This record gives sequence, structure tokens and C-alpha cells, in this order.
Amino acid sequence: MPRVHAPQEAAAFALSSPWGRTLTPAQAERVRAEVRERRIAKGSAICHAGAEVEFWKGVMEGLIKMSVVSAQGRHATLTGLAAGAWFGEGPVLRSRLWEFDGVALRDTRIALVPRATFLWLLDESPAFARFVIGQLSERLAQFASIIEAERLESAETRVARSLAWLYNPVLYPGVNQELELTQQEIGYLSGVPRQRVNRALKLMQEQDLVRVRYGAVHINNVAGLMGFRTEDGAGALR
DNA sequence: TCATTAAATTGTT
DNA sequence: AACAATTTAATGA
Repeated sequence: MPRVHAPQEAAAFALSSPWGRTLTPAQAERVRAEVRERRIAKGSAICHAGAEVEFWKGVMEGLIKMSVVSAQGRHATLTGLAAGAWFGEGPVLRSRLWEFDGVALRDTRIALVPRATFLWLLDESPAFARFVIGQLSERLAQFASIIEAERLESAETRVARSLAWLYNPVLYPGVNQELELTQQEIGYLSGVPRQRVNRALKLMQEQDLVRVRYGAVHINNVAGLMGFRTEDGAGALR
């Protein structure tokens, strides 16, 4: 069972985020008073599809995989969430229910903003509203890119793209060049088998886009990764 | 600090 | 999916 901890660090994390810095002192004070922190052990759930959304959530530390499970038990990864990412605005605004399952791929710390506080900020702060709109737009672009790659491109291209998306400055402000992800974890995030991830990383390394390390990948060229293509994408076969 | 062993991760089939 | 090779982490003298 995840435990709720003292809020100080979570409040500091929230208030130093891109949206937190835009708040008025009064708005910041309410956030400071109401933000909570939760620690999630590797392998445990952050949210369950169908459960009520109580909080808008920010990743302070760690890594999350968002996925959906079909009635038959097949599951598909939608995206990863790295440190600095805020998520849940979709279900908070739309259905009040989580639409996906979230699992921590490693020990993770989450900042929790109560739903009511989130909605209050949306009403009170135009800057906050702009942040949320900007984030929704980025996510839409991300999902469009993923669907396109899923249908038209090779597994190697999908791996490159999911790495590149981790460097989107709007969705993941705090990611640095040394990505501490194992090839297995990259596989979970991109929905590609580990063997194929291994092959993909070597191809990217040949082009100096990344440097493969033990348990990590050093990213040299984000734009190059976003544009990375192989000749054997599904589009090339038809 | 070094050597040994176990565990995790990578690379290949 | 299975297996071997490599790297790191843990242990104990």
C-alpha cells in the first residue's frame, strides 16, 4: 500500500514547475497547503482504469508506463511518463475516471494536486489554463505521432520516436541527456520487444544519434531521433 | 583494497 | 523464448 508523506517536497516540486512559477502568492499558498506526495514501489500501480480521479499528478522522480488492458488480457502501452511530467488533466476534465492503467517501472514519487484545486486554478489563473491547454496540445501531437509510427513505420522508428518524445520540453521539462533506462524499460515504453530495442539502439548508435551504455542511453541528437527512419517500415512493404 | 560471487543487463540465435 | 557474455553490485577477508 502506498503511503502519503509530508507535503513539503511535493509542494516545492509543484511550485517550481512551469505552471507553479506562474501562480500568484495566494494561489501558490493554496497549492502549498494542499499538495501531497505518494511513493510508489517499482511494479505497483499509480492509477487504475475505471477508478475515480481524485488528483492531478506530477512525476517528481522515477518512471511510469501508461497502458490499457483489453477484456482478453492483451495490453498495449500508450506512453511513458518521466520526471517532470504532469498527467490526469484529461480524465479530471472529461470523465472523472482514469482511462488508463499506470504502473511504476521503478520506484517513483508522485505529487498529488486535489481535483478541486486543479479546477480552481483553471478558473483563477489564465497562465495555468494556458499551461494545461499547451500540455493537451502536445499530448495530442504525441499520440498522433505514435499512431502514425505504429501504422507506417518500423519498430526501430517507434523506439527512436518514443525516446525523442521524452525530450519534449512541454511534457517532460526535467529530462537530461543521460537517460537511465534499460533496454527492457525502453521496450515497455515503446511497445517493442527487447531484442528489437537492442537492434534499434545499435542502428541509432551507428548514426551517432545515441550512445548505448549499460543500463542507460546517452542521447546525442533529439531532432535526429525524431526523424529516424528505417527502410523496412510497414509503409515500405505495401 | 582485492577477489569471489550473485544479480542485472546486454547481445545473439 | 532461451542462452551466453558482459557489466555492475554485494560480500567478506
